[in-house]
Amino acid sequence: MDFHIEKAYEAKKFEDKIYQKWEKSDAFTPKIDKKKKPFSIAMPPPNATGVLHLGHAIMLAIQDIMIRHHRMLGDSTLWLPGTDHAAIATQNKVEQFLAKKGKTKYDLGRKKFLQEVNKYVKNSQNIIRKQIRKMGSSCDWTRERYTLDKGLTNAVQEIFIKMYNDGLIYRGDRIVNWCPRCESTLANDEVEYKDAKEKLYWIKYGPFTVATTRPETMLGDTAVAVNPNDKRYKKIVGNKSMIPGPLGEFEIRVVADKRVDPEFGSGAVKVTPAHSFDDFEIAQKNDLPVKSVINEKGRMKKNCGKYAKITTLQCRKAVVKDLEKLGLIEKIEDYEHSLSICYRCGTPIEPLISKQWFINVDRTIIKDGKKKKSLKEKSIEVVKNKEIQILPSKFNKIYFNWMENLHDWCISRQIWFGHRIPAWYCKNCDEIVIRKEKPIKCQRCKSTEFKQDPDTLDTWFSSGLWTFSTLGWPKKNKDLKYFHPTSVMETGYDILFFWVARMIIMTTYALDEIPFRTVYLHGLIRDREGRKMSKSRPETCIDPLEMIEKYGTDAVRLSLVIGGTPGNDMRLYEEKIAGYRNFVNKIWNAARFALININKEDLKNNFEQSMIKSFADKWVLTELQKLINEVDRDLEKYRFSEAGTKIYDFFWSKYCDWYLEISKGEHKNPAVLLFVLKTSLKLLHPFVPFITEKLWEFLGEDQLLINERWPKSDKKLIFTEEAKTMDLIHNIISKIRSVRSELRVEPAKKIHAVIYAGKYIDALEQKREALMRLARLESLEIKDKGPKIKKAKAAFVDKTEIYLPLKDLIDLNKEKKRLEKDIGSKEKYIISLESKLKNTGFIKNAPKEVVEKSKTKLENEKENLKKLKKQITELQ
RNA sequence: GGGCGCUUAGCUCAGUUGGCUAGAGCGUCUGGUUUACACCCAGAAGGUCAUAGGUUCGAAUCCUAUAGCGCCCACCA
Repeated sequence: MDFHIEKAYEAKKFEDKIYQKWEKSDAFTPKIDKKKKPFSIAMPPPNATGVLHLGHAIMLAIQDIMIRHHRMLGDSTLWLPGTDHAAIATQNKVEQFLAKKGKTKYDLGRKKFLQEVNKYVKNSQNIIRKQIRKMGSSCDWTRERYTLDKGLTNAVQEIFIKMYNDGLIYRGDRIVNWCPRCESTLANDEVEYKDAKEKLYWIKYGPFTVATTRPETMLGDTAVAVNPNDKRYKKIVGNKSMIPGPLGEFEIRVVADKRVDPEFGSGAVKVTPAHSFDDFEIAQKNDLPVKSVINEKGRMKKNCGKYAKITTLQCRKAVVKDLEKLGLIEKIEDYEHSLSICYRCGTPIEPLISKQWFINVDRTIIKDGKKKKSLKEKSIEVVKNKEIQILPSKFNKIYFNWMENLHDWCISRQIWFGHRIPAWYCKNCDEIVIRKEKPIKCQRCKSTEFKQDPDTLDTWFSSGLWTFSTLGWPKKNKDLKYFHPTSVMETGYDILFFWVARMIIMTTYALDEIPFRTVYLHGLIRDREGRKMSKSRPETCIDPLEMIEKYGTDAVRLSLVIGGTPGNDMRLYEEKIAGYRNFVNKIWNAARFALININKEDLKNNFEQSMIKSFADKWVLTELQKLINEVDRDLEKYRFSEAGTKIYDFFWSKYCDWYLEISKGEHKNPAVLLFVLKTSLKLLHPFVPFITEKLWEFLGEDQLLINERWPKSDKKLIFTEEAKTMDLIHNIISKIRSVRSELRVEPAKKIHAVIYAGKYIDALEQKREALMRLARLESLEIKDKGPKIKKAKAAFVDKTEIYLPLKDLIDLNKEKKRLEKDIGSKEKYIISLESKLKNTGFIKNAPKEVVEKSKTKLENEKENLKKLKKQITELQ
């Protein structure tokens, strides 16, 4: 055909234009159609900060594969995109910007500060939208949502009120993880740990010696705890005792708690209820007074006398100094332990008592049949009874373990950016009113003055509603009814608890429905050495956008999908991406070849059974049907890497290396060439959407590939016998090539060959041209059988014998060694096969096909061994 | 401390229900201007499937133990 396409595929030239075409065509926007099956994914919303990284790239690649596949299957397919306001992360970013200008959020005030944040968010949302498009993501932009938009905010308030009314949300004084830098609470799982070298101070503590890493908390001590079985202290448990301290004597009580290890130090622990989780629990159990000495900024409170207002660290030094003066320090040791830090800013956590909002996960309230269940129980149940399937399944246990140990969830955050808590306090009588808008009149005191709770909600509270709030809830609209529960939740295993678990909790409660049927967890992308990519080592970081620029999106997508298995981390490096760029280029060139070899009429013709001609045609069609079957199975079971590898292998090693090569000779068949190419493009499309769409256009199609139907494996296109014959021909060609190479025959030199083909004589005759061309033969004799040919190199493929009269070229010694090696390994193999077949257990228990296969294999090998042995005698 | 996982070619990794002489890509080596593609083609070398036992007719695959590596959770005052 007459046309011009560049030799090398240049992704950059086409990708953006192709994406625009898709978007304009409405291909991304599904129609609600009751005759169709719905398939939906709620895209994990990227934070409204920063830029696209590899974590986003892998999730977009995997999800887009599922989405495109299902769209092509004819399902009504929705992929709903959006962004997350990511409260603390975003607020921190903006605070950093302000800090550069020497300002703090307090300089601006709440209202202005939030305006700044929103400006920043708008900007980065635009960047993210562009980048999601860059990845080729076929998501429905008409349904895009934002966790802080009107509808979602309404959903958040609605749920809060419902939970409050059900007694699942309460407000109380609890010990919380407090970040003094963010000046906010953190949920338990927002706390990270790092190893730190600190000091352990041994303090003379009245009748005890106690060890602590935090002497400054001594100012808030109200008890000493000992192990209940510790004989030394049994008598004094319950007593009060006066302890000398830097601010004079103070009173403590002696309590017993089994958590205390009698072996450690003197077996006594000082108890600071207001600033330690364990101590708080001990205090609650024993009804101890709680003395708070550290404030929200990480500084000592007024009640600390001369230490007031200084930071905890300053206070630690001062207290130690004073204790030393008093002779109360017994010793100071180096001590390594894990320090809890804020997951956002790395500041050490300060546990303290604070009035916060909590979700009660243990209260049994959800009616499930006759029984009442807690949020926790319900969330465990839906996974236990397989309503929700988690992949890979090893995460089931991890999920259960986490859920079972879940404590009440602190949902209030003392930051400005986020959903305001819909709680109002009467300025006059402190009455609490829970409602969306400001109340008009206090029911109790008739006051009209209210102030709203200043706090905002944990960002995961709103993302926990993501699958249904984005579909319009609390309105019961068509989208929600049709697309919920969503089909798959695909995300990284690192946010299984943060997010996935919370969606299960919130959705089963709000809708009495699961949020998704399958959870697919991908691994993290690591650098070449298997380390986490981190900004502190920029040389190991791969920027997906830079890679897209260099190698194209299709290559980047393949490199993220192939070679990875669910739940396992994957290493990524540039050469890998370059390798897949090569494959993308191969697709391009295969299409070029096809286009050169077919004419316009061929393009118009539909493929029909009558167009199938040669063995090669039947072989490639058979292989294609096998491929479709396997890919279907793999995709159904979420084995994306396997599916991708198989298509890659078919296309390169079978279609290009064999079928295209054969097509260069007299067996050219444009109909099959084109049909297989088109079907391959369809199979490839979910993986490499851009190049396949572009080539689809070149092939004269006026409809977009994205909307084509997924290929179905067709029994009429499977020719088992002919395919086997073709495999034999391939093997013969490979054998001759291999012999040539071993014997150092120059590639350009054409040689003679004789083949005794037995029953395959006709088949080989039909493929004579291909055989001669691909094996580079000058002449070829094909007979059913004949005498051994002397002075020739012999080779055997199945039951055919190949003779290459090359006597002059053969180095007799080398050839002898080769033959001996060959004979050796054959003999070993034959022995292993024989002993297997003599084994009655094997004959009895193994499936018939396995036994049969072994038998024929043995027969063939025995025969070939005989031939090899003859060869070696003839050499001498 | 509790839980989970990994160990397969020089490197990165597949290996589905236990069943062909364990595969791929990269790298290495030997050659190559063939009707698309050097981002290519042909060929080759390279493995004690971490180790030791066990179950089985048969184990990379299942079980037990050991070693090394990694992750998660809880937390030690």
